[in-house]
Amino acid sequence: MYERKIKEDLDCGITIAMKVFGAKWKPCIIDAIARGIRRPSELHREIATTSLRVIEMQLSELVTYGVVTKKIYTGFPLCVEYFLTPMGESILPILEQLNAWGLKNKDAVQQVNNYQSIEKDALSQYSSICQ
Amino acid sequence: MYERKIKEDLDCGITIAMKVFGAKWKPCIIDAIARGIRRPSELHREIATTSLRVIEMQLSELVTYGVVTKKIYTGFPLCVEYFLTPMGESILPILEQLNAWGLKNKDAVQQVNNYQSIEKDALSQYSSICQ
DNA sequence: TCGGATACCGAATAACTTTTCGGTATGAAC
DNA sequence: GTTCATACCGAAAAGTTATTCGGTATCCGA
Repeated sequence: MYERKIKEDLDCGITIAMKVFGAKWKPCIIDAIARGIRRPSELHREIATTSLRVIEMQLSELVTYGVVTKKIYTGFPLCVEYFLTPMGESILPILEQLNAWGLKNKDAVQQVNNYQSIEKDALSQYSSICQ
Repeated sequence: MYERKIKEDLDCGITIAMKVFGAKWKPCIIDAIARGIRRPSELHREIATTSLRVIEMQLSELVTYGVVTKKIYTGFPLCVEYFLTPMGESILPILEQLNAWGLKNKDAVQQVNNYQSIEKDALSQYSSICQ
């Protein structure tokens, strides 16, 4: 297993939250499971922009943190389902709030991204000089 | 300037939010500014676990996104102050919610971290097998 | 027996972020 | 003129995370 070189501050709530659901695809996966998409292959079809491997890795991390539970059906077809735990459910309103904030500020952020590729000095408007 | 190889989905609110304030020290910095700590050197004293360079870089990013404004005093001593914009203020309740979630689930997460360094199979309790 | 759908995993690589290091500049005070 | 505290920046190194690649295994049905 990979061993961190830089210590994390696991007393800071934000650090803990980011560790549990702050990775690139975890919010998508949590949201999809909440919408009833439960199997890895289904999740992969839903989130086609990343690989199945990535989804599986994130799922297994979410399981270890207790955000989702895994249900294995031994019959045919080979089938596994993931469900949100209460802890997982409690993340949903936070994701919704993050999403709402992002959409509200979407224009400003996209504009900055454009400025950056055109001319950096256009940003100087953001600072003021006082005597 | 660094140019991304992997495209970002700037239509997803969560991605946007994470881009703006999802970096390692940005929540600390935003929170500190909200508490009235405004100058880079003060912020560095407050957040002593990282370097001044890091704080300056994050601050300049926050300025470009419009989260904080920069006020330059040309007199002596050389002095600069950062303030939250309304957009910056609107991040505070989200940070508070993230922090609260993390603290509420702190024990569970810390326990997982301990399990991981002792025995990985202790985690198998999280999945169930069904017929 | 082989192919197809499912699920999973190790390891290497690529991409990205954070940190460190060494430098510039200002104005006051000694 | 040297030193000090402030603020800032470029570039390399170190660290972390995401992605790709190639493999295993199961069970069914053709």
